[in-house]
Amino acid sequence: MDSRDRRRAATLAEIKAAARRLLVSGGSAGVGLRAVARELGLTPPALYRYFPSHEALIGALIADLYDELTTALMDLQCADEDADLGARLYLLANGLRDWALAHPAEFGLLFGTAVPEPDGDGHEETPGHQAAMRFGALFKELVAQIWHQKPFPHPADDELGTVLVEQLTAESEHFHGMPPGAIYLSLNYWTRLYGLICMEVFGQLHWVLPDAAAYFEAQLFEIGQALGLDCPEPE
Amino acid sequence: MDSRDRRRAATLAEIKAAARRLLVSGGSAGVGLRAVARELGLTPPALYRYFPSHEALIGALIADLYDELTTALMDLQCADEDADLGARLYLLANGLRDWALAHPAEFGLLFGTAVPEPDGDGHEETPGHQAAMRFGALFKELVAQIWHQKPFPHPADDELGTVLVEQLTAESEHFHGMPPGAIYLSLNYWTRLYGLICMEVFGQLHWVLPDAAAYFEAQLFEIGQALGLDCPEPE
DNA sequence: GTTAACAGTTAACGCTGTTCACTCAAGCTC
DNA sequence: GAGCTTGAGTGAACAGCGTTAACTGTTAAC
Repeated sequence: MDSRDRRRAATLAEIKAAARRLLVSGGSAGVGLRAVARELGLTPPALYRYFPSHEALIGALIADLYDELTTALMDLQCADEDADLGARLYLLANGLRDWALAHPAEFGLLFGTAVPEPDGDGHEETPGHQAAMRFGALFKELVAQIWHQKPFPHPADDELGTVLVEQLTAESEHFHGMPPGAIYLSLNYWTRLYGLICMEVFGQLHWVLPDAAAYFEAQLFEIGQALGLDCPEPE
Repeated sequence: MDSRDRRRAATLAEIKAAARRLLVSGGSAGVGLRAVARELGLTPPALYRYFPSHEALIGALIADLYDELTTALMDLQCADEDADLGARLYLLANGLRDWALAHPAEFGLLFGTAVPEPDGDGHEETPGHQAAMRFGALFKELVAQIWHQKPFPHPADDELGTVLVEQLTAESEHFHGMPPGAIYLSLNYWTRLYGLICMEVFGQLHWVLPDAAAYFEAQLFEIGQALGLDCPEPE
């Protein structure tokens, strides 16, 4: 009952490796159930011993990719153990962009398609969703650390409007008790970073900026300032 | 040769209407060639009299949707003929968000998928691409008008770095001769607006903000300020 | 009135995800 | 060790997909 399980785990890893290979070479459309089976010299129905459907296979691949990205970013920001928190956020943001540019197909699979609405009742608890949460926590944790080490100036409640303050306050526990204005700036950081990288990777930017590296750098400086950080000046 | 052409144009419109219907009801995956044919009571090969491939049909649908969005936004900002330019930009931004939220499937088809790289030599001249250009021109024109009416303070060249200034200057003609710093702020406006709407529509935001309307309003105020506008204060 | 062009159909090909019935080898129990 | 069970893998099949080829009517033009 042991060597049996090991063999199963091995082929399961092989399946996901083949799927990954097909994703890189042919985009998300290229990773079909039959194509994966062909890659392994198996017949298509054999894969149903490991995944209940094609969608489940893709879901497992997504979860794996999220985890890979998360650990890659953790390694990156923990490499300079004595780096200050601002530098770590800078590493995180740049690391995310580098990963996205180096693995556009994988990034597209993770962030390019629409996330299904949270079905209200039972929290959509797919492995991919959980992995995405772990990924998102990276940023929340780091921003909260930055805040608690040196609180940055943030908009007052009456500048944000009562509705927004109420919504942000509801998220306060997820941000380690930060005030609404500080959560607003953190959300701003994430929103702009995410938007920038998506636009660059998905090519929505290179009809005006063929190489968006300098623009990204300038924007990173700008959004870091809002969090009280002085990131490296652009060139 | 006249009633013939009219009949052809009519069925062509019917095809695109059916495709649109399927897009709304079943997402971009639902608008298949056979499904469109079924919707019209035709056999699948009949559609090849009107489009050389399924991809071409989707392309035509995309172009139509771009044009619909463009004219809708033009109508919106021209309804108040005497509104000042800042208010028109505000209408444009809010109109885009409203359209995206009201037509998520259409928005996903237009902006959700990756844009193919510009192939360098011959400018990718699909109808969809041209329509996207007309859409993008809406913003460029309006921002340029705002700039020429009342130039807003913008970062100096040495604040942006030589590389970025060079790239922005190359785009100067498309922005009616605006200086690099002003183009930078315009790009910033578009980038943030686009990122915000994409995140909201694609559900990447509603795990932290179930209703992003207030956040959007606050951000719109912020990015408008950078262009020297005083948009309506949040609530 | 003949001819040519065109809309549309039927049949088929190769592809996809998926299911069912089956085989064969490995592991456990008596 | 014999018998049984479990599970990995196969082959055949189904429905649906985009696409092509050959064919049938209808309709406009000379």
